[in-house]
Amino acid sequence: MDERKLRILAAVVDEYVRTGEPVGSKAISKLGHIKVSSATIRNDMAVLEQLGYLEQPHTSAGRVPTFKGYRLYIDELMTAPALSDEEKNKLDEMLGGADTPEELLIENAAAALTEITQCAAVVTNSVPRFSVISKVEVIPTGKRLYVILLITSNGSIKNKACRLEFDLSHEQLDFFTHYIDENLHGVSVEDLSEEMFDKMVAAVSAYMISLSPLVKSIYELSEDLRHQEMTVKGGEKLLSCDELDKMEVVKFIGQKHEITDILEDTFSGIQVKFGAEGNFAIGNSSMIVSKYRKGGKDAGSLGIIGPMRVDYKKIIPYIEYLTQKISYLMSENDENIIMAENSEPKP
Amino acid sequence: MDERKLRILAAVVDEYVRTGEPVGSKAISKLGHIKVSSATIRNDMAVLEQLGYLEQPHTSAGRVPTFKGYRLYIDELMTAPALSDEEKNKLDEMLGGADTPEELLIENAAAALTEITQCAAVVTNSVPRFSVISKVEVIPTGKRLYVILLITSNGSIKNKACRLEFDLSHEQLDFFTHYIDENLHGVSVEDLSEEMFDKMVAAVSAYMISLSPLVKSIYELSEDLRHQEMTVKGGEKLLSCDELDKMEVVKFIGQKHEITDILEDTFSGIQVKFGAEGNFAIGNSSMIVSKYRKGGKDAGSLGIIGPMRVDYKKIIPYIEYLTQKISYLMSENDENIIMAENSEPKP
DNA sequence: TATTAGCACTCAAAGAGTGAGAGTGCTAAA
DNA sequence: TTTAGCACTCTCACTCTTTGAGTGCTAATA
Repeated sequence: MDERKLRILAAVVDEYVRTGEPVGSKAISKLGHIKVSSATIRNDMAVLEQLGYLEQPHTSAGRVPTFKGYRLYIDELMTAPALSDEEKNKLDEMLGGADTPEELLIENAAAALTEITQCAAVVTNSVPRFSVISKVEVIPTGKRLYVILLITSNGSIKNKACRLEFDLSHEQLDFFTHYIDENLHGVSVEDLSEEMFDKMVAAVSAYMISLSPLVKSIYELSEDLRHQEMTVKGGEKLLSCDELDKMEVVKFIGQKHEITDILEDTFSGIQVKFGAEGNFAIGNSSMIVSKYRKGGKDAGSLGIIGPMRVDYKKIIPYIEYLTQKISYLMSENDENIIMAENSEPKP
Repeated sequence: MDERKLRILAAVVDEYVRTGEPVGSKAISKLGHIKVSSATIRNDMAVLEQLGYLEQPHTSAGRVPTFKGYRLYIDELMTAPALSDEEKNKLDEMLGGADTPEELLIENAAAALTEITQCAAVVTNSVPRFSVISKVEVIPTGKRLYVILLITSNGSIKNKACRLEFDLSHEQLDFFTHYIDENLHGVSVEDLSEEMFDKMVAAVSAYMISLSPLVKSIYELSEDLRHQEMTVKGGEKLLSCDELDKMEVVKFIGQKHEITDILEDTFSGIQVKFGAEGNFAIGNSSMIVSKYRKGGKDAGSLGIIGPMRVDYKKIIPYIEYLTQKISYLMSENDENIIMAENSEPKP
């Protein structure tokens, strides 16, 4: 596999990404930066096709990269230009500063990606999993009606209403809050288990049977935090891509997505997976994701889904920058929160 | 306009809804329940076309109802069968019981409608507007970090994090919570105004300047409640309707929708509006909505958007039943909450 | 007078044939 | 090893034709 062939492959990908039309040998030679005749290019392209990097929609059409071709291009051939300061500033602005709650940070990043790339953004909600419970409050709000508030160290707040059989006295509520705090404060969300809650239900019921629905509600809230899911934002952008099957797209964005292996992968750089490889159910698409980290640990993933014919050169630097920036911001936030935990303002 | 013509119109609508193809005179006569020859039907259909109830896609095709035709059909000709007990039970189950929070009730109704009708559901979020503020809490959760919790009488809970310049002492927090409670408890969400908050900011700042961001956050939360919007759920269902323009649909479901005149209309039964009449921007579509009430007052709307060729006979009873049930459930909830407000469990 | 049968007419959709154009693969020469 | 040349293939856009459904009109009928 000589260097010229690689350059031809790169040129085919670039041209195809630019125009969306199958590219022929003549088109490549006209580009000027490969100084051999179209016939030579033709021969090389035939070889590239045999090797599985290119394919022809039909005999007399130009060539289109296969996903193997894209893969080689992305891993070896492409040189992505660095973002300009202007672009970085724009991203910083869209993302929000260090005091942005983490969930919002991710949401903003997704919004930025959909706007810039005109593709769908994918994000995982796995951050809360790596946080600890910093507060559980039970607030009476009506007859036999209580709101449970669960706050974690990463700043996410969940609430849920809970109706009891009887009203609680001040003392009962105090007992309960105290008990819960003792058992849950500082516990990592990841470590929460059903058994743990079962024990708590038992303990609490011994004191007063009608408290157990509260524990159950807290459990349900905590499940929200533990629940891992990949969410797709701006999926409608994919509908204007005519290389994607509309039905597949609609089905895909309507589904709930369990975190796939892709996003669980230990490798931490940019990852590109193709629908064609069987990773997910949109035939002609590719998913470009990268992980962000928090306090030295993987915390979640972020990226886009678009057509396979997507401007990798342009998009990858954006995703890289965003995940780096998010990692940085989250680790900063983290410090604040750790400090805060050592000095609770209210005893 | 004799009775036979009306029956023919009804038959055309029914057939067109069933098959999706323009319906010809022969097809009608074959149905059997209009006992004249196709030639007679042909003549009548020509009259119906002149009157604007039917139209021909092209000369040698059958006829299709115009929106004027649909209107007449819906208002005068259609006889919608009542729901079976089985169907009612299914809806009840999907909706949830009397202790379901109102927002969830609406969400469930929307989900039920999309599932049953395979159309997009539309709902308004206007319920919270008609509720009063029942509780505002400020909860310290970290260094200079506070969570504000806003609870309304209809059971909706909003929270927001707020970072201050300094930490608050116990007394300061008490002062603030007390002050806010005095000023906001029992105030109708509709009556909240920016001026009100401006005054509160002024008063609070006099005590301690750094409290004002808290007031501001509460204001932002209250805006969430007051903000009226029509939301579309399951919009992707419309993409599989080939009579709708995909671009229009995508645009429509991507937009934020201010509450339209349709939903503000004083009339309280089922309402059907057509995109073709200029009410909203999906050409060949119709919106079927009905209002639900709470404690005797209109509280919001609920319905579907689908192709004009939609099974009105089937869908309208569903929407009617849901809005009635929701009105009933909300009024029941309301009683509980009013009772609860007169006897706060925690002093 | 209202209804019906019959027939010519219209039009869209589907199919068949055609030419242009783009691109290829192969061969032979440089 | 590269290139020029050429025959070949296949799609796309276009046109022409056929088919069939459905109409409108007219004249006969109840």
